[in-house]
Amino acid sequence: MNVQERKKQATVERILFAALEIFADSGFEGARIDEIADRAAVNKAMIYYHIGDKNALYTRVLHEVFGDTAIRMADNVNRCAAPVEKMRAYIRSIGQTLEKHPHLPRIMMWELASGGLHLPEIVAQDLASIIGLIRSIIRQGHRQGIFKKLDPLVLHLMVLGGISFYRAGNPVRLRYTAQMGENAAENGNAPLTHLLKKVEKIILCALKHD
Amino acid sequence: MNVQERKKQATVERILFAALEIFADSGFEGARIDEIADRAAVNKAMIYYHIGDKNALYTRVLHEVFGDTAIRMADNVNRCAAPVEKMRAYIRSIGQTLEKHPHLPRIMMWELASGGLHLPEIVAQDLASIIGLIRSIIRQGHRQGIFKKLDPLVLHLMVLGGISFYRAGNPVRLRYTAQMGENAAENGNAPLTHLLKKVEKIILCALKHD
Amino acid sequence: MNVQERKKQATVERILFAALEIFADSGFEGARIDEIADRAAVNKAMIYYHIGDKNALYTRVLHEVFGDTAIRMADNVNRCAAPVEKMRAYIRSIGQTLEKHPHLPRIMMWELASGGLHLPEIVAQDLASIIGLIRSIIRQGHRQGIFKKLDPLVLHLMVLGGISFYRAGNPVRLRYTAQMGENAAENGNAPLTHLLKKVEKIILCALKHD
Amino acid sequence: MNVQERKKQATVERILFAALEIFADSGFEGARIDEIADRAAVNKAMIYYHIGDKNALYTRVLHEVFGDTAIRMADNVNRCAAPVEKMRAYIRSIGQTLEKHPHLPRIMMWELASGGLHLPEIVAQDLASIIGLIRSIIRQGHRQGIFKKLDPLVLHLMVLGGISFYRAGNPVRLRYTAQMGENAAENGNAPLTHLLKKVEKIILCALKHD
DNA sequence: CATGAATGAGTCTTCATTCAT
DNA sequence: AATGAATGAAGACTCATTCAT
Repeated sequence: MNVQERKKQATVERILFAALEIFADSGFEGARIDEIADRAAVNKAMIYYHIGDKNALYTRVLHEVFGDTAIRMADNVNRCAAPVEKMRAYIRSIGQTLEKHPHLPRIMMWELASGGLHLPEIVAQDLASIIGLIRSIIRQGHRQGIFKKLDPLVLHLMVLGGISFYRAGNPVRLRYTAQMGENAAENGNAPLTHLLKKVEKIILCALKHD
Repeated sequence: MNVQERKKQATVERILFAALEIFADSGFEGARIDEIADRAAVNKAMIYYHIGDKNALYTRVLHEVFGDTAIRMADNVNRCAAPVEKMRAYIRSIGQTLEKHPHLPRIMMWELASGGLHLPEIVAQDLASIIGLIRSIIRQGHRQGIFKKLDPLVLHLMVLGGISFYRAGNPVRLRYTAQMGENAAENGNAPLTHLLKKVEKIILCALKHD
Repeated sequence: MNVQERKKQATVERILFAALEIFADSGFEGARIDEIADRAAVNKAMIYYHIGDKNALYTRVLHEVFGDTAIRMADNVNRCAAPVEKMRAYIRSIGQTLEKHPHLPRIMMWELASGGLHLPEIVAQDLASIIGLIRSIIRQGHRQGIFKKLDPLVLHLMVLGGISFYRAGNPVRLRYTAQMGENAAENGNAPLTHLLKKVEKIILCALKHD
Repeated sequence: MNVQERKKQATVERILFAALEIFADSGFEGARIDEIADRAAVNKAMIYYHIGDKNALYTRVLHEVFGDTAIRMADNVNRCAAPVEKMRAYIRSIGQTLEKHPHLPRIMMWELASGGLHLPEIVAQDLASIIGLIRSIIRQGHRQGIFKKLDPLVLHLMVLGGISFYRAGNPVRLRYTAQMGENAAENGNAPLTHLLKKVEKIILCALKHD
């Protein structure tokens, strides 16, 4: 019995991972159920049996990624007390998330590009909770007289959008190294931590009172 | 003959505009040739006759949108002398571009999401020249002791990514107003200039020496 | 063992009854093995284990339903002496059968519609014996100078077909009450006995000499 | 232009005829779009292009048959004055219809068997108008003191059901000639007119006052 | 006996693309 | 240049049937 259970779980996990990759690569419309099944080494019908149709699969995949992210970010942020530390924790959490879910930026871009056409409500809640987090950080810092009062949504989207564009743009930059100037390629290959430090610096410079 | 020529040009323009709208809304895979033809009030076969297949159409649309952006930005920036002013001009140029090409952010996001699969070389050059622009602004400001030395690519992508995420995310935020908190909707409806001022403030705070 | 035997029999009966209902509702092609298993509260594989594939199940169901009909009709008819009484007994037997097997008319219609594709030979014999019965009634009545000489097959099929169409058509009439005229619905709800009396009257009027 | 028009019409007609045959043979669920396309010697997609999905095709086919029937029956009946003649015209109209649309009885049986699951409203109206016809005949005959007052719906369904069962049952009877007795086969092969005369006789005997 | 997972061959439907006129 | 018909290759989803436990 436990054997069956484990086998089932393995199957489901293989499906979800394959789906994640392919949704990230091709978006919802571009993804092919057949390809997902192939990559998961699973009969196509098993996807329908275990999970449901393409929409259900998409929902499940997104929630798996964004739900986990929202929880971990809240954890990391709340472990700190001072607003500056919280802000750092927030940005590093994004880094940690990208480390664990390297497909996340592109998934998010597909979704945003489509205007959230396929965005399931649970995932919208996940995203909302993340924005709530940064809003509370800024508010706290402001009350303590440490932070200027900047729009948290804009700040958040600059961080997230910047990082996403940076990472998602990597293949493009690599392909067009020549046109982009040496720096571009050099930066593109730099490890994630460098990028995050730069972003952190920019954000904290912008936030802190002189 | 001239009448025919003009008629043909009008047809092509209608096709391109319809395609732009639909590619922006639905992406490459999601777009339907039939729908484009319908919206352009043109027979489907005419698209193939005048322009070519779906890929050719998409590439053409991309080039049409990104083409004149680089030139206008360089113009606007070079009209100013001081680095701070140049930086402001740069950000406002982005705003101006979005005003003129409201479909640009989503087109860009589809493209980035797909890894720049359809990005034509000319467009890549356009984008590269924009980065060169901001790099030179920062360098100048740094030499004058006004700016810190921040990575121009990161800065650029935070601006562009932030604005794109903000605008592209509008429909999503509107749909999920409840979960996102009142502020989200309120901001979402704000005109572009408000957003740009916020971004400008953040960027200049980050750049300027204390 | 005896417990097991009884359990098995109960399982088979549940399967057969569920199958009967669903085949009657949906026909052979429309029926879903999954649904039958669900309704029988039985694992799908059990159907294959106990009975066989979809065809076997269908044939078995058909035989189950049509099997005892012929015997009972002969019994009822032979209990009467006079041809008119026999005829009445015959029509009432049909009513009795429908009372006991309310799914019979639709099963028969599916079968006839498909050209008797799945009709097992035993069932064909059952049906043939019924026709033999009515033939002998008419012959007897004719010899006694009571009945006209009408084609027994036609008469039989008018009775059976009429009743089947009437009953099978009930849901349709109910749905389209408006178009059918008030009478349709009113009649549609009438109990079986009313219908049988009407048929009986029509048939005897047609048969009896003036 | 007229060539194209004619070609299109031919295509549509081939599709509709093939569909009629296959729906009659196999019912809605059993019919295969592929087979219909094959038999119509038409690309599958043309069915969707010209007509629509399976439901639309079914609706179109049924309406083509039943609509035509309803109109012709009304015509034939109204051409007569006396109720008895009208009744005869009505029954012969059924014959005429079966001659022209030999697939009708089985189509109707599939539909009735399914409880009108796929019955489109237009077709329901067609059927209702036929029942209205016979109702008015009987009412007229009754007012003139010629007919007994019998339930028109029952009468109609006995006629239609009888004929349908008779014809639909033909293949079954042919297959099981031995069990059915010689008469069955003999009758089964008899031309339609014989059957209709028998039905007519039965119905008029039942209706007319002594 | 019983169960849930697995399979493969369909089945409907769509869509980019081409052809004939 | 323009149109409407035609095509073929997928695409998502289903379902009868079997397997492993």
